[in-house]
Amino acid sequence: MEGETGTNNQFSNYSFMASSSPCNPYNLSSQQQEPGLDWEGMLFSNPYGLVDPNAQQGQQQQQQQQQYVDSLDINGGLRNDQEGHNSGGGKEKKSGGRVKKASRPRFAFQTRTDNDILDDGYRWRKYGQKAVKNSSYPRSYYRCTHHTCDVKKQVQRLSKDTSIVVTTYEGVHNHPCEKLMEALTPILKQIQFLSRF
DNA sequence: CGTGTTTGACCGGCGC
DNA sequence: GCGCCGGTCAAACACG
Repeated sequence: MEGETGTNNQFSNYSFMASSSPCNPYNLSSQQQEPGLDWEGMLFSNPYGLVDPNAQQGQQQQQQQQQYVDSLDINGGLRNDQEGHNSGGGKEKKSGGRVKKASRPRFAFQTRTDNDILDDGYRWRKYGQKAVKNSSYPRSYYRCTHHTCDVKKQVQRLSKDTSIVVTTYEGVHNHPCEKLMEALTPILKQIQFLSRF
């Protein structure tokens, strides 16, 4: 919580980057996002432009976004401990042996939007909501509903600028985007058909 | 009835 | 050791 001014500075930086990134699937500088799919974003193997810290190829903006996630608290909340935070409460799941995960890629971005829920093509199930300190808005916790997928995301509206929603993704989907596949299937079939000649 | 949300309780990490 | 706080669980609930 110390150094709030620093936080503010970086936040404003980030805001600029997020809204100007050409590859950010959520490049939503204005209210209306495409209700349907974001093709440009989803056609990447990494639908969110998640930044692998080890990857060199990432664009500058993405790297900076990742830095932001690593180094900042979002309203005093999001910490990036080196274990990637496996902790978190929850009853006896510890004994069940929830394996410590290596640090997972995290990616946060801001969108200027009225609705908190972004249609990113994946299905999410909300599993928690908490009021966080220094913020008048609660933080919502979502998990990908796909059985084998353990991707999570946090959504929180900024108290300083209520038109901005901060979304933090943790992990990478290990399955194709359902909506994308749904949309692509007829096209792929046609391609297969045509390629026989 | 299946799926997703709400919400209070619980847990672990961290600072003091 | 204690209290605060963020993250998660899971029962109850809502909705199609």
